[in-house]
Amino acid sequence: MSKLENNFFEQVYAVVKKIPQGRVSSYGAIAQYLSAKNAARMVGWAMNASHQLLDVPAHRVVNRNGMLSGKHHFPGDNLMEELLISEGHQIVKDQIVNFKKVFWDPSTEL
DNA sequence: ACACTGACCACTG
DNA sequence: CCAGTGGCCAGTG
Repeated sequence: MSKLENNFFEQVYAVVKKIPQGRVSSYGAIAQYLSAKNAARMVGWAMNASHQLLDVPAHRVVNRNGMLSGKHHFPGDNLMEELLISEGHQIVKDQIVNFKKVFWDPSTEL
């Protein structure tokens, strides 16, 4: 991976870093904000790669249902859930409670 | 150089 | 309403 700033990955990281604490966003929302609607998968892939970078709060990014689809990719059993809970969220069945209320859409809020 | 995959989403039938 | 399918980009075998 290069250091190109126009890189899709870099764009994703930039947005994810801007997610306010206590809020969460979705892969699709980020992809849409980056004018790459159908590239939500890539956002997930970017997360996978960024997962090594401590700067990127990947736990604040979930799928469009507010489900912790990526929890299996975090170290430990339910680190992702723990992190979210520690930020004030409620998790039930790997899903964020009141997801719509804590949802943060870069297209709208940024 | 080719084919397949992936932490997804939206559109059909 | 549920199930199936295509589509996007980049990385890996």
